Amino acid sequence: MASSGGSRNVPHRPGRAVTLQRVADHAGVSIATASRVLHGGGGRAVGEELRARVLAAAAELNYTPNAPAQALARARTSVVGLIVHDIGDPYFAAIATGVMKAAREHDLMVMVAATFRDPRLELEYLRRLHDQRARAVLLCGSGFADREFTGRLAESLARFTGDGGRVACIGDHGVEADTVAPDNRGGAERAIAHLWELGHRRIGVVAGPSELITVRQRLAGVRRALEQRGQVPDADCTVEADFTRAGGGAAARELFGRRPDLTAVLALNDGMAVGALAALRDDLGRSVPEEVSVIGFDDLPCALDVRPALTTVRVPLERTGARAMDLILADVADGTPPRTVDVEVDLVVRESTGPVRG
Amino acid sequence: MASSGGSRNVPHRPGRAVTLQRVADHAGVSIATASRVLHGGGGRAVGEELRARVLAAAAELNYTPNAPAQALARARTSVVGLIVHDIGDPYFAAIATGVMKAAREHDLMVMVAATFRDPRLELEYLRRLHDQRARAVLLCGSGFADREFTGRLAESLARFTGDGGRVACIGDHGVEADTVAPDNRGGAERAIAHLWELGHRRIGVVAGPSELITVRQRLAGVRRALEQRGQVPDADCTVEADFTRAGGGAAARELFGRRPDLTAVLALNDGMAVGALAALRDDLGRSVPEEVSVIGFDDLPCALDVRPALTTVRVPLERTGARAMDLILADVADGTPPRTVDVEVDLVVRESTGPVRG
DNA sequence: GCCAGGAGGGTAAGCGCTTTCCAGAGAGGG
DNA sequence: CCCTCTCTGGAAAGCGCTTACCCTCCTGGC
Repeated sequence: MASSGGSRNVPHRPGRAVTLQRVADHAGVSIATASRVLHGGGGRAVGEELRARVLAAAAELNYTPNAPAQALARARTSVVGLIVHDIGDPYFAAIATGVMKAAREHDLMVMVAATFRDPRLELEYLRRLHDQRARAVLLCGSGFADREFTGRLAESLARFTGDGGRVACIGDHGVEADTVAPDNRGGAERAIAHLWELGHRRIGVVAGPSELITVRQRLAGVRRALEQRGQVPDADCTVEADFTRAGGGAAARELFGRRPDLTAVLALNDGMAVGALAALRDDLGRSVPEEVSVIGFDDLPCALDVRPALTTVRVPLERTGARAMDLILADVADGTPPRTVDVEVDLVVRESTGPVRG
Repeated sequence: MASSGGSRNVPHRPGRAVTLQRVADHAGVSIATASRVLHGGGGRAVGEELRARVLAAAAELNYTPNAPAQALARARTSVVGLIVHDIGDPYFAAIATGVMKAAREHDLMVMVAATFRDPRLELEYLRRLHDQRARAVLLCGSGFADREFTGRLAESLARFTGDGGRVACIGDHGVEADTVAPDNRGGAERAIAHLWELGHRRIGVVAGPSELITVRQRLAGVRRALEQRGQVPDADCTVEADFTRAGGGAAARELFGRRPDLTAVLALNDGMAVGALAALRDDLGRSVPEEVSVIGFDDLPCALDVRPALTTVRVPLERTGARAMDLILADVADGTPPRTVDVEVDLVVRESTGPVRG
């Protein structure tokens, strides 16, 4: 099928590589001229005649520019790094989609690194992205509320920006950098308000690990909403587990073991909500929303398809990713303080919440 | 928070960059020696004394190797490209996860490109990955059954491999290259067999665009299974639509408009199956599995959480991605024919299929 | 005591490209 | 008619690193 020659593992014939030099020779011009026409060199015009010859030569020889060489010469690349916890998680996948669309519009390539929630890996990938001289890196997913880690992160980031790299965070990372931040607190408040209006007073919270800044913020929203309504937060009503479907199931079981009288549960992300839903149905035998209301956070695509369809706080993930790219691309006067873009969230009421039974 | 200096957009102070040369000077050794200790240079030993000095100097100066420069000098990079249709699609996200895990084990970085199902973009990203001198590229997602496109793809691939790049396909791309291929035909056959055993004889198929090779293969499995059972395939019973949730819904409505007597439907991927499920419930008013059985393909995570839980053909996506990386990493004698790794699929019976009503 | 051989270190030639600087040629201006 | 610009093109100096290749010691064997 492969029409042009070459078995599939030719070890790079040295003499044959098509370089700019060869294109220039073929076109009978200097390498400088070839560079200028093929890579829009430094605002310098090239005559029609030569331009055409270079283009023809490049096409004929199938010239492929050597990006690493360009990167070296120009001291800048066209790749941006995206560090996520887990690209298989729909939350990050959605953000990544937004990032990639934006990247495409600006002719950038995206290097994706998945840390699987290991802070050490986060640091390591940041370093490697620095090695690659990525033009920018997007720190995605939640930061960790760990003083030492955050300090080291800040240091690495400073070194990176000191070398000309740009940085943007998606969600608060406890670091001085441009940030696009979904309104986690407000969203949690809205969720609680919704449950409260439905008459719920005994509300449990299925939370992720509290070292995640995102979790802390959402928890803070819960607390504030409850306090505003005159309720003192009860530690019993919150249980932490992995920020995943499995974690949600485990947390829900634990929660109802402690407090069987709960009438509603807020899960701090949709993955956990789905896990809670399954646990409620399969292990706890409570019907949703008749006996227990469940509300999630993020509005992942599957929130629509679980039964009952999940009431949740929508975070416009794809847009969030795109915004982060905007931050990175906008050039900024030296010394400007970090910018913050707030991302509004919305309550989406579906079937998993209902009036308290009574 | 950032302890070391530098506002966040310093435009790269030329004189200050920490290069290997500076490390060497600082350590009082030659640049060659520095290179050898820091980058394991060509099997050459370096004395304890100097080695320690270099290491110390590098640490002290916070040396960051310049990957593009290394790439240029070594004529090889440590990045692999992954071309997918849509990273937001759980199917590709799962494969990507497998790829990233494998990449991590081999210290490779992954550049992800999303084509959003545009063949032209596929070609363009392949070219850009070639520019980047990616060590390898993984072609993921289905190929297109389009002669011209496939020809151009083959050409680009040949050029890439001719330049020393490696290629692996996930799923058949109609191209001579190492491939890891899920057993699409067999999976579809198994799905039909399952429905048949449950007594279904009027089976509809909700298919994706037939220019996708994956779709063709699954369709071929359906046809064969039906023929083996003495049924002549009825064109009315198959409808094509987008390979997505929305497509699944549309196709299901169309299908039951044509043939209200169907007792089962096979959707050619889980996204479509979920859409079909929703359409059946919300628009068509048929209960699953009592009135209609539904079966999907791929076993995406959400198959577990839709109600009724989706019976489906499991494709071990993450493993598939990892296998593809294996292919790329294994070195191969020159001129060996392309290798093919078959990936077994499994039928997972859940709640969305049941005996035909009688 | 001489020489082969190995080990450890340095020198320098690139890798493929960008970009500064210079040269020559026309074009206007005085 | 000379001089200054402006416009195109080329020569060449890097960008930061790797890696032959060379040189110097140091060991040993005979």
